[in-house]
Amino acid sequence: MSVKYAMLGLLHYRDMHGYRIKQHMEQHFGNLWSINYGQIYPNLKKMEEEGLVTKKEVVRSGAPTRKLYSITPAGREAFAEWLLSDPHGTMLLRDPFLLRFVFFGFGTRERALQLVDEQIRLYETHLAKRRENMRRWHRQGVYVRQMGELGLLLNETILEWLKQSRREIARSRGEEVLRAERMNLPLES
Amino acid sequence: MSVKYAMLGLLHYRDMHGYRIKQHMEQHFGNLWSINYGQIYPNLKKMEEEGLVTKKEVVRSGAPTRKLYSITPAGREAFAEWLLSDPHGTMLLRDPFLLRFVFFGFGTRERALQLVDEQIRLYETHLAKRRENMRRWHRQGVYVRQMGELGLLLNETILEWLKQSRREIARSRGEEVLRAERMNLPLES
DNA sequence: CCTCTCATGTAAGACGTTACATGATTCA
DNA sequence: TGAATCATGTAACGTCTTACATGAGAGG
Repeated sequence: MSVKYAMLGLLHYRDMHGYRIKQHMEQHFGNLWSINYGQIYPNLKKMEEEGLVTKKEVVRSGAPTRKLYSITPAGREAFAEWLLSDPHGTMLLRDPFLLRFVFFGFGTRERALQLVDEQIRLYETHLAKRRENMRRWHRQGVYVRQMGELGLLLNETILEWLKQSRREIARSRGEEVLRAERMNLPLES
Repeated sequence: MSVKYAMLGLLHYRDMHGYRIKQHMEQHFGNLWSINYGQIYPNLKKMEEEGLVTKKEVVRSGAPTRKLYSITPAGREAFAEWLLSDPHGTMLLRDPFLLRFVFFGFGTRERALQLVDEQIRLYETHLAKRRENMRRWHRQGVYVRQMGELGLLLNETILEWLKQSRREIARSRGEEVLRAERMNLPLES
């Protein structure tokens, strides 16, 4: 359960409430991580029960009440142990566009171009945001900055790849259509 | 449930059994996807019940019996619908090393270097394999080849980033240790 | 002899997403 | 007036991983 340790890590910097934790994970770690409340709130509750964090309610007038969590010595210990442990398992990538992409030969070229164009626009937007964020990351220490750098590099790589793919697809004269007769062909063992 | 559609996609090329499906996904799609039997076998069973595939047992002497699955017209239809549908949601990346990396400031520099070196070795191995596979992918049509190209590009990008990070970490004179006093510091809102 | 590859599967549990419910404030 | 942001949470559902069970052949 890595979400738990990521939260304990963030609480080393400062006390936080659930909503803020989400923001930090999504904005500070190269814009590479996502998380949702369905994980955050139940996990905070559980960690409180386990004595890894403590809760303090902060009532504010004219604003929603916050539940500020602080890390305990037991929490620091659990985090330290995790941090030193061997990260096993490799990088996992999942992307609904990419999974379709590999099968685009079974659809039309027009649709393929359409979807690739959408992705290009998407990654251009992301890139602009990441470049803006880079300034912020620069002030956050070596590791946070490096993570930001990675997010940027990956974004640039994917964008270039998308553009290259687009050119190739446009060039190819594929009459590929979703018809049974054209299938059951290559793919080596 | 994207696994289901990925399997239907593969069955367009040829009839396959569960074990082979796993191999194909992991080897043909840029070495970017992973899947395990806990997903494959139950899904094949379910898809058979839904009439998307049919099963044929192939008994072989001196070798385990295979259960060959073929896609049905209903399966092709379901796949076609999915392929044309909008891929919603963005790329998701998860990596146990990367998640620790961002918190390396709370550990020792030595351990950080050690783990980075391990990753460098890992990605160098992957890179060699991907370069070998590239020849095979070249014969598999535009999209499979492009996916292989992406896997390669991402691998190269990460490897370069790891090496750059290593240099920076080695250069930095961090006396960061897991002690409470050194924490609760930066990280902007 | 031992490990790897081939081959199929199940069960339990961990993990993650989606949809819902609630309600105030700020900004256009 | 309507949308966005702030803020907390739950329940149901899906998905994925891990561990287990079984067994044969190939190659070192």
